[in-house]
Amino acid sequence: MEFRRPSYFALATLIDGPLHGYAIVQRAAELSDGDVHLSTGTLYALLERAISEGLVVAGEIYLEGGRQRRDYRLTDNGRSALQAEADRLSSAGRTVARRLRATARVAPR
Amino acid sequence: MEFRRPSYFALATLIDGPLHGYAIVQRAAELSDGDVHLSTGTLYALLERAISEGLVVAGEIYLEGGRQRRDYRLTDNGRSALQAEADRLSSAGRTVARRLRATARVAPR
DNA sequence: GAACTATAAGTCGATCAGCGACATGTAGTC
DNA sequence: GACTACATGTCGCTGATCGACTTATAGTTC
Repeated sequence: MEFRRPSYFALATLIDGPLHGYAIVQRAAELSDGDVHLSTGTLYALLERAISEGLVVAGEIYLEGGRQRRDYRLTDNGRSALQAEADRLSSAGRTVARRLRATARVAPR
Repeated sequence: MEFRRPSYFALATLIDGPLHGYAIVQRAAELSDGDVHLSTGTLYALLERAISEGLVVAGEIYLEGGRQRRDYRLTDNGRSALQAEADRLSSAGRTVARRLRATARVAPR
């Protein structure tokens, strides 16, 4: 399982519990420190994919304050996939940062 | 500047000094711990892009042991872009890993 | 010497995630 | 009545990646 940044943060918003689509968009922006601005086009396509891969399950549509909502929940598989991806990202970041540091003094340009 | 994994590792191979295309492919696999297998289609398209964005410069074609080669070198801008991306990756990995740890005991599924 | 593997360059068409624009509707504020 | 925020979703375009292909040399194995 491999994620692009928007999908990664979208799924990550579900770690603390189920959320509905609109909330995912807002929370993803927070989590990513303003880096990721999910378009709805991205969101719903991504959720479809995640559902078909068993990473996420969709709840029933319900009404909250006169508005339609549908919650999405992370599965155990989803959690593991996120864990694995978080490890890959950390490792990728660390590896390159280390190389950059190592060559900083030796070859400034 | 934002990178997908293959582009990120391809550029990262140039941190230690210029390399030619074939070497980039091999080194990227190493650096990414076998995660990234650059296809040549990806490689040369990515290099074109990086050159046009001033992240990389291409050297002249030369002969080495009867084989044509062309080296690619990372620019200062390329280095900074990599640095920034490495930071983003580390941060993205850290953020999610922390959330996963925090909820591990509280909500196991 | 024919076949095969490794080294080296590159092109091209298909796929697929993400993006922006659009459509639809409610609740609340100016 | 207009505008903003909340909430759902669809659709067509773009652009990075991928796999297959082409071309060519050097070295090894049968």
